[in-house]
Amino acid sequence: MPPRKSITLTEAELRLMKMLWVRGESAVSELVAAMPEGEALAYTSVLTTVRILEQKGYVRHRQEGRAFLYSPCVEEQEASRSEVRHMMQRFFGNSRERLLLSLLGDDEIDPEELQRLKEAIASAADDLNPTHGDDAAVNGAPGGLAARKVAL
Amino acid sequence: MPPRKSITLTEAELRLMKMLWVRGESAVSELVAAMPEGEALAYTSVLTTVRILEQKGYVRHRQEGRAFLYSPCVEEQEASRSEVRHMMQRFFGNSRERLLLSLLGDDEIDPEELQRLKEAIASAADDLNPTHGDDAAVNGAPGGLAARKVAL
DNA sequence: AACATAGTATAAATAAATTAGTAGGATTAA
DNA sequence: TTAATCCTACTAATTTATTTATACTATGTT
Repeated sequence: MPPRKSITLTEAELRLMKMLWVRGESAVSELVAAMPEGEALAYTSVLTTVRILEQKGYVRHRQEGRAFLYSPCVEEQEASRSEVRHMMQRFFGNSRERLLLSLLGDDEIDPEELQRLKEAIASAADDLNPTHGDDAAVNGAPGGLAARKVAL
Repeated sequence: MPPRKSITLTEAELRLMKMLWVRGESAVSELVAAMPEGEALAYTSVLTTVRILEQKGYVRHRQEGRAFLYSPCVEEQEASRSEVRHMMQRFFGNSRERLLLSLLGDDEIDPEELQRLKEAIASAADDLNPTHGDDAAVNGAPGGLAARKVAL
């Protein structure tokens, strides 16, 4: 059985999403023009990828004159969280705690940063209001994203 | 330019690595036999993947009689951390703090778990001894893994 | 109206990822 | 010694991911 279609963002897809998150609604030609120096892409390359993103539910488009304007319909924060959940499943038995401890236990972390993280956690934990939905709390796979799209 | 060879663990690769982390040194036939019910694989399929893993530096082999015995040469913890670093680069501008806040800010988290996480962080932060190497602190890409291989 | 221009749609080419079939070599069994 | 068995090596088929060329369509210009 060959590889399944990726549910998360691939490299080319993420590159485009980052541009859309920064620029907001954009025509394909604008995305092409906004490509960073040295990694220019053909118009049709961008078009193909942005259409895949639309199939995946990450962007939508509306017509303005004869051009399509694409805009993200999944926020960067939500896409990032989907990605975190995905890797939490793959590598940490779906345990936030294990992921978190791995993050803090990294050898390459220096003491000052660790201190900053502790402070950030302390203040963040207070701000977070525990209003959470009761549906589909465990998955985090494609369903997690789809369910969220409705909520947006 | 077509997709670049993946530096992180693909699905089939991770599946095998998990078995090797649990079982330790194993012959290909043993891995085939140990495959979970319903996702059996042909001998050659496992062989191909484990050879890719060897190319990537995740496993090594020695000869025992006429069979090759494969054993992991990257620990699960280290592979997981490489993966975390990779996604930290892709989605969080290489900032541990941003990843951590995203993790704690997830809507689907419930108050009790948040409390558990805070406690885990508090105790973990004390235990972590700040003895960190001074080399290659920023990368986390393929180099991060390669550099670690030497240290193991 | 003829022509250039700008945009989308379709098709295709390349490489990676996954799975497996077949061939060949060595060891064991009859 | 011949046959069966077990293992690796090579080859291949399929799908996804990435990129682009070509064709087609509509708008605007001369």
